[in-house]
Amino acid sequence: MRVGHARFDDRIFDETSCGSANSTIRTGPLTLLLRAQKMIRFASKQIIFHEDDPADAVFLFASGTVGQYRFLPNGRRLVAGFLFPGDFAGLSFGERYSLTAQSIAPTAAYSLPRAELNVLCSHSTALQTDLVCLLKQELVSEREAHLPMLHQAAHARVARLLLMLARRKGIDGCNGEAVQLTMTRSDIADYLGISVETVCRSFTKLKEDRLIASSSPDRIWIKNMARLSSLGEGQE
Amino acid sequence: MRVGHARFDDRIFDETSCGSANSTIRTGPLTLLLRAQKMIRFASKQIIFHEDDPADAVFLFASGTVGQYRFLPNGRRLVAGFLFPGDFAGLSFGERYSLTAQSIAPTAAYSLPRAELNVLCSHSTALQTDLVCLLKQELVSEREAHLPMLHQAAHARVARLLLMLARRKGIDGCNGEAVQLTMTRSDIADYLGISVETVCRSFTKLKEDRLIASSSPDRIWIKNMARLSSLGEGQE
DNA sequence: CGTCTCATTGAGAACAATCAACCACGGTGG
DNA sequence: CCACCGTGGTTGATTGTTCTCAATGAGACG
Repeated sequence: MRVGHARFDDRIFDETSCGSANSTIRTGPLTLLLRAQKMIRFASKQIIFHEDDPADAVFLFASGTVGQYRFLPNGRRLVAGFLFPGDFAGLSFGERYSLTAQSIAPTAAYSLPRAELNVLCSHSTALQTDLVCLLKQELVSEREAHLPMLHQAAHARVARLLLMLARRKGIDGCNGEAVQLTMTRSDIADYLGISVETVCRSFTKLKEDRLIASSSPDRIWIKNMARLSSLGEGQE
Repeated sequence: MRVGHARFDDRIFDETSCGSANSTIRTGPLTLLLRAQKMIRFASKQIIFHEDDPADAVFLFASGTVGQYRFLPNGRRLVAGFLFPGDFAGLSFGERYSLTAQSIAPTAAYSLPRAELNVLCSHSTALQTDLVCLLKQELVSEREAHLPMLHQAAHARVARLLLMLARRKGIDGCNGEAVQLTMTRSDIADYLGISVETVCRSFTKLKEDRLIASSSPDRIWIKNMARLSSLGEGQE
């Protein structure tokens, strides 16, 4: 895969402590707890946990990219979302994982057994409060990500994904930084709910319209943030 | 509107204590706490809380139907979901509501100031655990509701909504009970992310194919649960 | 009895899926 | 070394689906 750079930095991008803003370092009790655990490394395309397996661990990712997905009875794959450094996985599941998590690029993660987390939570109000915050955040970002897409055309969905990725990396489109797409067109299609071909055509269209530029399929420069935003946010 | 029947019963339909199953009475601490609060009644089409207002109360609905929505910049309305007796609202918001809640039918709700809830939570592990459970549930059901729809055709989305409503009412399609649609075609369209016309055509198609029957637009009988399920779940 | 809102249907245009071909690249094995 | 294969990306042609615009019907309500 288009990997090899395994960027491992210590900065952790996530929402602020419990509020809203982005690309800030999270330092809640749960983050600190997880970062004290031992780290596991995954090569690309490895399964981190599998749907229907007992949900016996939670994860905090330190580097790499992870996709969470499941399958429709007809065989179509639904990608629920992508996880980046600073994101948690496993917090919201019940007895069993309801999604499969797979590394898309080489990934490092802190992991904590769920049983331990439960014990710690029952003794620490701070930890439990932090957990509530994280769940709320996850719920909000889930809503922000999926709801609007249900009402948007293909081009707009692609624009929205690019904006999300850019925001995560703190890219505003003014400086020369590129958005690195660690996932394949197929991953993107299964996330956006459109076909691979339509994803391609959308990228081509965005390039033609000079909203973005790219040297290779996985490096995208945002050339016109204003128009890309208004497309992605649903202005048009 | 198609109102006037204001069915007010005391039964509360919701997921089990913290697990998964449906149409069971919830008796968690939070539910009990809310049910001890004073009840507010809303006529149809009243705003219960408004997007961007300070989120200073949580609600447990006892009767009626509520729609939660917000608007895209282009003016399209996104209906995030419908709330029924036994459902909570307001648990997942931060400082401000991120959705507007409006009664679709005459509605009764127990309400508790958020500040009070916070105090109570900080003194009761049971309450906080229950809150975590509810948030997890909300997250799971949000995912179950919206993710697959992103990948489904219009007919399947309508089928999915009918299945969801039937499940909420404990209707399995064998006995003669009808699904009562308290929301308008427009509400449904804005929830499913399709146009009103397509919603109509889907209902017509489902009737032609004898998956459902109806005497009036708001009363639907499920005639072939097997086929409706396989359509809604994404078998085809 | 007009006027609303909501629901339904039709016709045409716009959109996205599918099927099919092709290119670029990175192995791998002869 | 190079032919071969597999994967991922892109583009074209065709088909099917959905949207939009427009008209009409059915009730509710003043």
